[in-house]
Amino acid sequence: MNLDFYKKPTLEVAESLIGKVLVVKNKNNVLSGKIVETEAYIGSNDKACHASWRKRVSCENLWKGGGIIYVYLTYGMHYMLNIVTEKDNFPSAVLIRAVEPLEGIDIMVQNRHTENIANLTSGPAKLTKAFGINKSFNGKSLLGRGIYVEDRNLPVCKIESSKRVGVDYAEEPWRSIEWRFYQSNSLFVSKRVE
DNA sequence: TATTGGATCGCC
DNA sequence: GCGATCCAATAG
Repeated sequence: MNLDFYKKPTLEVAESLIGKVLVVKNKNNVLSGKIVETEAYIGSNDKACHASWRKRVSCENLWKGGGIIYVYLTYGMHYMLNIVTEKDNFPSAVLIRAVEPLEGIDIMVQNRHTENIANLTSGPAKLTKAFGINKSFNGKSLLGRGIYVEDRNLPVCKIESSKRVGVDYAEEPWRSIEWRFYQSNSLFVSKRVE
């Protein structure tokens, strides 16, 4: 995907990322997966978006404009992968919540310490562990060779939406706004639907 | 310096 | 259902 793709409105990016392929390359391996679940976090008014929290050094990348990665640690042990969107100085991002493994499945099995394929990448923390994504990816460009998204024209049956997961602490309307998108027939969409 | 709150997962 | 586990923003 080129820079224009990421500079678009966040909801548009979140929905059009469904069916695209996330690719991570390191020294010897290529890991890839079809994106089947995303969530949009938009602006400093969105009470679930980190940009609305009091200033934190760790989320400064949200302001740097579309086309880069924002990675953070939550619950003391889980990395979350976000794709920053829109223009510079407008804090917004799309959280990648689930993918379907395509290439490098043997590596993912090692990283996740499980043989259960359906459990490899079916959640935001699971996929970062499977792909080996950690804090060193924070701020990286999606236009380079290490990590990027490409369109392989994979079929997407139907895209559904729902409220976002794990943001019950936020005020209305941010708590229940339907900014989560997922491919309805995918086995890899994380559970916890209403 | 101490407290606390998370965009979760996996095992009980 | 609940414990694991840690960073950094707050309060004191």
